[in-house]
Amino acid sequence: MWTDPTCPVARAADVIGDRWSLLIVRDAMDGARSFTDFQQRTGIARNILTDRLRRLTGHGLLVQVEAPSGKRRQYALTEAGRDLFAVIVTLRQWGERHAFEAGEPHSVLVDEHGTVVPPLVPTASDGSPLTCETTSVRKVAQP
Amino acid sequence: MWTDPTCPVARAADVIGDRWSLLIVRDAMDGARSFTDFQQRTGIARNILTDRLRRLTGHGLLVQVEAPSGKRRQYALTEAGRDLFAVIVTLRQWGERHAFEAGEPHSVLVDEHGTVVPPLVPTASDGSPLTCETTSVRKVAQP
DNA sequence: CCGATTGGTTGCGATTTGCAACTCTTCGGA
DNA sequence: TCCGAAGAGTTGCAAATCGCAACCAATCGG
Repeated sequence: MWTDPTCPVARAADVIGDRWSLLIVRDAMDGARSFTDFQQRTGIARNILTDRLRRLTGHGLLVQVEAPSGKRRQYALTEAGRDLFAVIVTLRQWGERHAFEAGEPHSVLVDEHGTVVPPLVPTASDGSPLTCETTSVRKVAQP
Repeated sequence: MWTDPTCPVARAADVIGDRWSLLIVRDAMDGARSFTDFQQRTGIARNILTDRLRRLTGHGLLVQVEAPSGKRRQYALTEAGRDLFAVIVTLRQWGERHAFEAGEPHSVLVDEHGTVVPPLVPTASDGSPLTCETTSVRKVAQP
């Protein structure tokens, strides 16, 4: 399927590398639970939303749960889905820096005290910052 | 264009939220420079690659540079493109954790000493780990 | 000067997406 | 209990996108 089937980036892109999946996960993290929640927040076409919710469920990022009482079943993030938090955060921070004109308003991510979340930067074990120049991909042995 | 035009995640997804753009950036970080470099590493169709390279260039993630001597012009990451490093890293780490079967081999990211890059986790200003439950999106005022 | 390589472009068929209309179930109230 | 309104999809197209293969114009190497 992939040119390099051992690359985790390619695998991840296969799961969430389309126009909508990442935004669905974003909205789930932001509290969306029902079909119409997702539809209204993203503006996605309904048949595509059906497909994406099934796909994300199939990949183990979402589960359908019976609501506690009287309510309809809803979608919830799994552990794997919640683990995408770091991806959403870095993507958001990149967007804040590079996808808006100067002075153009945008939303920001804050912690429970209302403090803005600081930029997430890759570091080595000793805490020194890493860039794409100071890192490399170590390939596994191919039998 | 977007349901919420102030969301940086949506803006970022507009730029790199398709099947190929992120993989092109990944390969650029891994040393790809020429059209055929990208084509061979990703396996993308050539007309789509043309389109994606132009789009990424238009969004300011890539530039075409004159090669130092005698060689043809090549593509290079801009500052904004290199700044996607954190996104690629978190996506890679998520893929390592959730997109492979147990025992299935995959490549890993190492620093210049060959040490594996530790997981990148969102933290508050005081260094405490953050999750999607302990953060929220602060919207800007809409006129 | 010739053939191979690079960096595309063009045409066309196959997928995928979006929109609108329709269905089926469930919920809330009179 | 019955009615109307949502909620959660499904179905049927029309339009946009993608992938493949063929073609083309510059280099480049010998």
